[in-house]
Amino acid sequence: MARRTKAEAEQTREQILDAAESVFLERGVARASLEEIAQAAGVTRGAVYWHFRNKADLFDAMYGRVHLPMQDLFDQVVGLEEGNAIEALRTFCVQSLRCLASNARRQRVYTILFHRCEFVDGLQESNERLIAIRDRWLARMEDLLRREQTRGRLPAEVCPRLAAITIHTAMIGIYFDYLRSPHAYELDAQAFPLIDLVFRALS
Amino acid sequence: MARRTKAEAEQTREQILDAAESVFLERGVARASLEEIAQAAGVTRGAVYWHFRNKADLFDAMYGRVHLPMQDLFDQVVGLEEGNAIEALRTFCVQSLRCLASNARRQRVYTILFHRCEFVDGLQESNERLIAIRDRWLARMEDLLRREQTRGRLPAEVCPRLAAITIHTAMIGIYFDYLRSPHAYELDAQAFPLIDLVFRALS
DNA sequence: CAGGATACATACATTCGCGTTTGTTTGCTA
DNA sequence: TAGCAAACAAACGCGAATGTATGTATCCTG
Repeated sequence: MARRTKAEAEQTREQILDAAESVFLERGVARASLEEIAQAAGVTRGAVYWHFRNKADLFDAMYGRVHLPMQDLFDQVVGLEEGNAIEALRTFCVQSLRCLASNARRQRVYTILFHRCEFVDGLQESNERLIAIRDRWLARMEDLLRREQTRGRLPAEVCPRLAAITIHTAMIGIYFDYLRSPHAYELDAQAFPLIDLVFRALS
Repeated sequence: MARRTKAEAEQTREQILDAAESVFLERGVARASLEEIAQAAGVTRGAVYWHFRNKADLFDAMYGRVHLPMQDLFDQVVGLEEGNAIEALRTFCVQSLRCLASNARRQRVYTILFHRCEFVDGLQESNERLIAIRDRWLARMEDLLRREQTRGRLPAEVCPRLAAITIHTAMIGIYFDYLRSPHAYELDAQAFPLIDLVFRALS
């Protein structure tokens, strides 16, 4: 059995990505073998190497499946001109946490990113891409905050760049801590009060 | 050459730990081989297996070298009764970041903890210990904040537990983000304004 | 000062995983 | 409706890492 139709091939590709998520999660990226992933997907390593060059390529594709939509949403929120942008940013942060709490795939993928992978050797480039994304986030948030400051929506004594770093690191910290022990949180309920407390610093 | 004196043996143990730090840092814990570590320490794997049961045991010893002193300091700061405890906590946070910025060993070890290890299989127990430490931190900080709230040093509308989580995750986030790209920070200089901004939420 | 225990070095066996190559079937296209 | 190429499966060869077992020289204690 080989040479499936294009649609079937795309389906096995998705199956492999699903399997990679689950195997990376329980075994860690480094200790996960492509053989395990193939078995979990119901195929052989041949199929994996057909769809992906190696483990790093598979990793990138897996993380891209959830990160690209999120980044689009962020760009959309930050880009809008009218209205209270800080409020929009705050809402985005709350929604981001709520989405994390309710979306199992996002939980798995970000748990892998924060707690199940070592960014060395093969994943070095992935890491540099993540850093580049972070820099764009920071720059856009800083612009937003500086703009709002001129409109009197951010206290004059607050440095826009430091505020952007604070919000960014606060989100990172919550993601990290929540994904390390999700049972310690009720994130869906605590998302709003948590972000509310963080944003108290900006008022 | 074998059977060194007790002091010499202790010295090779430290050499192995130093080597583990450096190899874990550049290769990641999972991909680091005990052979590499042994070579970096100028010994053979025999010496490593003599002093440590396996890689996980070595990892625990390495991380204990820097984490235990820090935990003592935290207990000391939180334990004191007289004076403004919130101010003491804020100072502790600033000092913690400054220490991270200036102490190369702390940088290496925490970079490994945050970005170079996967907490699965052998390191599962280490992870559970880290979670237990986190829970103690949180509980003690919550007690401190609740106590200070009765003294009017924390606004009544701020939930002590949420405030504790916020401070904790803020510190985690800064550690994480700084250690991912230290060149993007000037942490020694920014430590105070960063923490100052975070604590604005509590005033 | 003799003997066991210490502090390693060396050697061995085994397992695992990766990348590549080759084989095979079948969808697709000209 | 040939025939090429897609979509895998199966097999190969290789290195690398682990845990253990054994060897050995020296410290240290009674």
